[in-house]
Amino acid sequence: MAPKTKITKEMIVDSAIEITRKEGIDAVNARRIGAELGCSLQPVYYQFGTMDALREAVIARAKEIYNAYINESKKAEEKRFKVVGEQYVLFAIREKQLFRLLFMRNANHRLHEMEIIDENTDYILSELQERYSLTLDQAKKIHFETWVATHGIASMIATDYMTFTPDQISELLSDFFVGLLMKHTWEEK
Amino acid sequence: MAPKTKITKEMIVDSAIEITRKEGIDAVNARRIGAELGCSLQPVYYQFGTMDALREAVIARAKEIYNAYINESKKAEEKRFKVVGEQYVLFAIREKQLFRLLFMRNANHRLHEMEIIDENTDYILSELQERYSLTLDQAKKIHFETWVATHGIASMIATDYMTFTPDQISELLSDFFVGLLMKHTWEEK
DNA sequence: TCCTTTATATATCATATGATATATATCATG
DNA sequence: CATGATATATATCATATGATATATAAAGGA
Repeated sequence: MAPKTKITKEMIVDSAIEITRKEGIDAVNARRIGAELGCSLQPVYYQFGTMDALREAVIARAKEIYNAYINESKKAEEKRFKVVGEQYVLFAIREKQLFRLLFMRNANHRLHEMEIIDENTDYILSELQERYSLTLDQAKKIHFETWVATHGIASMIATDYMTFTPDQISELLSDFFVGLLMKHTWEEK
Repeated sequence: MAPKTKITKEMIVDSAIEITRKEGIDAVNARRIGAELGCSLQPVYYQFGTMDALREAVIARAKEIYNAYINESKKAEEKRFKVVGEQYVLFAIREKQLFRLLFMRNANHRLHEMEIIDENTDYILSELQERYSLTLDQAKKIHFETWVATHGIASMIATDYMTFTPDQISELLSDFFVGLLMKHTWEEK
């Protein structure tokens, strides 16, 4: 029989995620992981075959971490939409490099991560419709546009392009949402 | 005397900008530029000393290209604010990689590029104040928040995270602005 | 025409990193 | 406890790229 595995895939991904958190995914390489785990570069190639495979695993792990943020919103019985936005921005604040990895690189793995938001979308859209007496189209438009603006905040934060206090963020999200709500409910009257 | 220069700094930066446009600034290296210009790597090191110096020059050139977009807005006698937003997004559409270079990397050279917007800011703020009867604080807030949302559109486009038709962009910008205008003029009444 | 200067080419070095080949040590099972 | 399987270490290769040293050739002035 074979010696038992000392360095698991999980340990390698853990290490790669830590490196990514500190310096971005481009700083991840087999020798560096070896250095962090106190082993050679072999376990990485043994477990993943190629660095690209490891990077995919890092992206998958980053998505899990992201999903944990978004799933927090499901605990909210009301104003879930607001909570999703707050969690999206919180992820950008706390996990700048992971945010950049998932949402500021080329689009490949893009629409998939939004699955979670999409799971939530039905709930959110009906909550918006009910709470503010909106048509589905109105709710969809407000939802989408608020999300674009929220992405603006989050991506500014993730690149240190701008910093915001929690109060500023809260105010921004609120201003975007309320503004768009007013804009899109105005024309009927 | 010396032979006359065949490969100027300008030619090198031109070439580096073209490479950046196609593949991003990380794809720029001395040998590659040599290949594009039909020379060796020497002229690059001779003219710039280090690759970092060349990259700085590329960033400076990218800023010039960006400024040309923003300066277009100065031709507008009215609704200059809208035109700035449109030009910002247009820059992201036409110059994805340059947009990412200037606005989606770590913050170092950030606030500087905004100089041009800042030059414009006084004009824009007073136009907003006059046209919509706003206080300076209202105008500033609407200006800032619209800009954050506009950055959201632009950065989504620059990463192919999402695509928009010109009409959609125009509608988004308008919705953001009008919404924020309504939001921030509501409370007085 | 020769000489000096210098722009460019060629060759080379150093380092980083993906990847593989080979050696070695470990471990359960017969 | 000997054996086969394999997880890891070590060594090595290939390539990319920043950088430098040396050679070469062009250009104009003496």
